[in-house]
Amino acid sequence: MAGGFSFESLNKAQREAVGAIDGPVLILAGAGTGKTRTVTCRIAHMLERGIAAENILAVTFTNKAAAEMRERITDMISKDTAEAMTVCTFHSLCVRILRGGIDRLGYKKNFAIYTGSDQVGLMKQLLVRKGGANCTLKPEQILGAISKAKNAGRDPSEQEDDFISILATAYQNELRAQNAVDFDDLLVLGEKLLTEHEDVRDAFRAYYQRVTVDEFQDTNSLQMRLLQQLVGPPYHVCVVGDDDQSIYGWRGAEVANILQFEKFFPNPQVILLEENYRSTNAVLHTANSLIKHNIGRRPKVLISTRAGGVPVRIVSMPGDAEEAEFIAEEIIEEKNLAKKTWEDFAVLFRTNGQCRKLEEALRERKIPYRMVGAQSFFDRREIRDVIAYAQLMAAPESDVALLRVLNAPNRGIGQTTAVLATDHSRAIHRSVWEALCDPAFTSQLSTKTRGSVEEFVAMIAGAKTKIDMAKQNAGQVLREMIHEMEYIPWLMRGCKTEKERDVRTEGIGSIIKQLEEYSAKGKKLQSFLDAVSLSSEREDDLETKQGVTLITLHASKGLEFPYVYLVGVEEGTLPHKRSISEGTRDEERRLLYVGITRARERLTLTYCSTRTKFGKEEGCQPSSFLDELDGEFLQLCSYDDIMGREASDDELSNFFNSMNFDS
DNA sequence: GACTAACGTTTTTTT
DNA sequence: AACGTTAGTC
Repeated sequence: MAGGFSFESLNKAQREAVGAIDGPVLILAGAGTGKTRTVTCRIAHMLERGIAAENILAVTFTNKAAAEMRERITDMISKDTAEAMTVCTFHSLCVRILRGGIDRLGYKKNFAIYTGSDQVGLMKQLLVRKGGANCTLKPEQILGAISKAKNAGRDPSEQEDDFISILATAYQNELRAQNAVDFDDLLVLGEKLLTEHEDVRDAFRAYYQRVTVDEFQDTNSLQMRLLQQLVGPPYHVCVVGDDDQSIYGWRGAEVANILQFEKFFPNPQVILLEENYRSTNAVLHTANSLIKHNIGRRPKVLISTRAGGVPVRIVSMPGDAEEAEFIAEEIIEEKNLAKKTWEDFAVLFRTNGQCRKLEEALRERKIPYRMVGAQSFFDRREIRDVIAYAQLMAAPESDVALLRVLNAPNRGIGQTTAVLATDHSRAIHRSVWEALCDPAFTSQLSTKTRGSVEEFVAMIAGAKTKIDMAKQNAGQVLREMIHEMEYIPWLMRGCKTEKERDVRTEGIGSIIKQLEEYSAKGKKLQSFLDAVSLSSEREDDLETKQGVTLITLHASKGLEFPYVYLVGVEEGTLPHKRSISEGTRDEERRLLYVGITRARERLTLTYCSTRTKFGKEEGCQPSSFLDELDGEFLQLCSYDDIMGREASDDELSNFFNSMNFDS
C-alpha cells in the first residue's frame, strides 16, 4: 500500500490529527485550515496501518463533498481504494442500510423515496381530504413541522396543533400504504433498524471499523443517534467540523453535537486546527473580530500565514441596482488590471432573490457567470415527469408518481377519473395502480375512458416486463415509451419560446441518457432512482461552468475565491428579518463569518439605502454586524466616492487627450 | 376535459 | 415581477 502523503508537509496540529486513528477524535477545523487534506491523509494513514478500504466509512454533508473526497483518495492512493471505501451522506448510507433490511420493519424492499414536490403534492391531497379548506396552513409548513419532529428524534404525530397531528398521522399512513418513505424517514428508519435489530447493528459495526464524519456541526439529533448505533466500543470515530460555521440550525442541526461531543463519546482526543492558509491577515482579523461576539463557542482564532493584504472594504450604495452595476463594472476593471479570470470573482448573497439584479448587470455587460444552487435540474417539470415514468416502471404502486403522469401527456384520464381511482384505491386498501387494474373499477368508467386507462396500464406493465423479464436496458425502454406516448410534442405545445423548447428537450434527453448509461453498466433501475432522489445535484456544476460565481452564503461554505463581494449586508437581510423573531441572530453572524472567510485576497462588503423587494422599493439600514467588525483593516467608502473618482479619471484623460490634440 | 384569465403569493437558507 | 393556482368558460 503506497500512502502518497508525507508527514513533513503537514503542520503540527494536522500531524496530530492524522496520527490519531484510534478511539474518539474531535477535529475542530477552522475555515481554510486544510481540513479536507488532513482528513484524507488520516484515511491514508489508516490504510498504511493495515485497515482495509472497505472497512472505512466517511460521511459527508453533500453528495458533491463525497465525490470530492473520493477524488482526493484516488489522487493520493488509488482508484480501487477510493471505490472500495464507503463515502457518502447520511441519507445515502441509510438507503444502503434500508435496501438491505427494510423488510424487517414491514416495508417492501422496492420502497420509493418521496422528496420535495412529491411530499408537497401528497400533503395537498391530505389537506383536501381532511377538510383543511378553511385552514390557513400551507402544505410546506405542515411538512416542516413533521420534518422538524423527525430530525429531533420525536414522533411526528405528536404536535402542539391537533390538526397538524392529524395530518402528520395521515401522512405517515399514506407513505406506508404506498410503500414509500420521505427524506427524513431514511434516517428515522435507518436508525430504527439498527436499534431494534442487534444483529443488523453488529454486522454494520463489525464492517465499518473506522468512521469519519465531516461537517459535524451540521448534524442533527437523529444523525447523532444513528452514529451512536453505527459506532460501538472502542469508538473508532472521528468527527470533523467547526462550530463557528454551523449555519443549518433551521434544519435541525444541533451545535450541541460538536460542543458537547464528549457527552456522546467518552474522552475524545480534541485537536484544534487554527492555521489558515487561505486568506490575508486583513480578512482573517476582520472575521475573528466578528465571530468573537458569539457566546458559547469553542474558542478558536484563525491565524494567518499571509501577513497584511489590502483592507476589507465596506461600500454604501444608494440602491440594489447601483450595487449590481458597481460590482459588474469593477469586476471588468479589476480583471483587466490584475490579470484575473472571471472564475476568480464571486458574489455572495443571503437570499436567492438578491440574485436577479446581479444577473441583469452581468448579462448587460456580457460577463459570463455561473449560478450555484438556483433551480435544481431535478425539480424541473419535465424531468420530474420522466422520473415519475421511470419510477412507475420500477414500482407502479407509487401513487405520487402515477398521479403525476396519469394525464401527462393528455390521454383522456382527467381529474374526475383520477379522483374516482383514488377513492377506489382507498376503498380496496390498495394503490391507485391496483385500482386502475381492477375490473370492478374500470367497469364503472365510460367506454372511452376505460380504453384510455387500459392503454395506460398496458403501457406501464409492458415496459416493466421488458425490464424485469426480458432484461432490456431500462433507459432504452423509457426512451421508447416516452416517444410512443408523444410526450415531447405535448410538452412543446406548452412552451412559449424556442429556447424553452430546446432546454426542455435537452433535459429529457440528458436524463434518459443518464439512465441508459447507468443500465448499460448493469446497475439496477432502482439504484438510479435512489441516486436521483438523493442528489440535489444542480444542473450547472461549478467546475464545468465558467464565469463569475453567484452563490448564496449557505452554498458558499467550503469554497474560496480570490475576490469576494458580499452584498446586501443590511439589517433585515443579514441578519435576516426572520432570525430576529426566531432568536437565531448568532447563526446569522456565523453566516456572515462563513462569507467573509471565503475571500483569499480582497473582500468587499456592500449595503444599500433602498432595495427592491417583491417589486416594491424599500428603505434599509446597514447591518448591525458591521459595527462589530474591528476597524484596523477596514476601509469605508460610498458609491459616490468610487463613481465620483472614476468620473474624474475620465475627465482627466479627456483633458489630456484634448491637450495632445491641440498641441 | 381543456383552455384562458385573473388572482394571489412569493423570498432564507437544503440533505 | 414572475410564477403557480383557481375559477370560469367553451
